Amino acid sequence: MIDDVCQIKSINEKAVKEVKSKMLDYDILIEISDNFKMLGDPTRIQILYALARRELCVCDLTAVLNMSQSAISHQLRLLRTKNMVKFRKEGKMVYYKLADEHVVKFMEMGVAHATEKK
Amino acid sequence: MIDDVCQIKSINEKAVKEVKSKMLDYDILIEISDNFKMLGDPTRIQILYALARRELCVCDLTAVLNMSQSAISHQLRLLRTKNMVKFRKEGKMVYYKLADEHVVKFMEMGVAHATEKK
DNA sequence: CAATCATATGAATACATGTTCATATGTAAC
DNA sequence: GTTACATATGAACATGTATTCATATGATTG
Repeated sequence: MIDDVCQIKSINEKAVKEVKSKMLDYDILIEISDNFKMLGDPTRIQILYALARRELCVCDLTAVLNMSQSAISHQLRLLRTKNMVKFRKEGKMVYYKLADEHVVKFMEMGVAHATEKK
Repeated sequence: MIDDVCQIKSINEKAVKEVKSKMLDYDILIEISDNFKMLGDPTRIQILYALARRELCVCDLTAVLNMSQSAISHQLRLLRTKNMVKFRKEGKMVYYKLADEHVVKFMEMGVAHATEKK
């Protein structure tokens, strides 16, 4: 049964049924879009891109991005909650690096696609 | 020269200089994050996921997603401006499909990563 | 233990974004 | 040409989000 959304009468019911039956589960859907959303901000891309080169502490990142410590820390927190970065403490300092190869792959793909398009 | 951002004194200048010199150009940076941002919404993911299966018209999409025609059309417009979908008109109807293999690849990767994580 | 430094975080603010509502455009049917 | 239908779009609204500011936490140094 197709819900009555607006007054459209010419729906291809067969195609819709087929496609609809294979749509993503809600949890997976949210997981996917949340992951992409995390990559959908220039500041976070820069952080991840920098960390893809080497492990860096928060203060290094502020210097690389030329942004406030607070802004960087807030973004790092988001990246942490989405398991995109790992960190270790060393005295006062906290060193961050990419969580795993997936993040690297996503970054590479994004960069490749964006640069190639030129 | 590293800009004086907050009062941090223990910056690893060498590392910062090295990483900073290899950061992304502004245009590329924005291109990358804009592309990911386009994928960072559940509605758009669903639209792209549906179109990955087969070409569909707007009315079919409203039925598949069970959302208003207006909401779908607005999202399709965004996807069009970012060259993620193509369309063709046939009478009153407008049929959409994915623009190219890149979009498919991104989707596959997102799905794979999200499902595997379980 | 007082001062300093590196980092984290809550609150406030400004801006971006997704959906709805109303309406416009364009095509087909009568 | 009038009516109905498929799609597009501007404006309004509500919600999200990125940064700043102020401040807290936690570790080191003198």
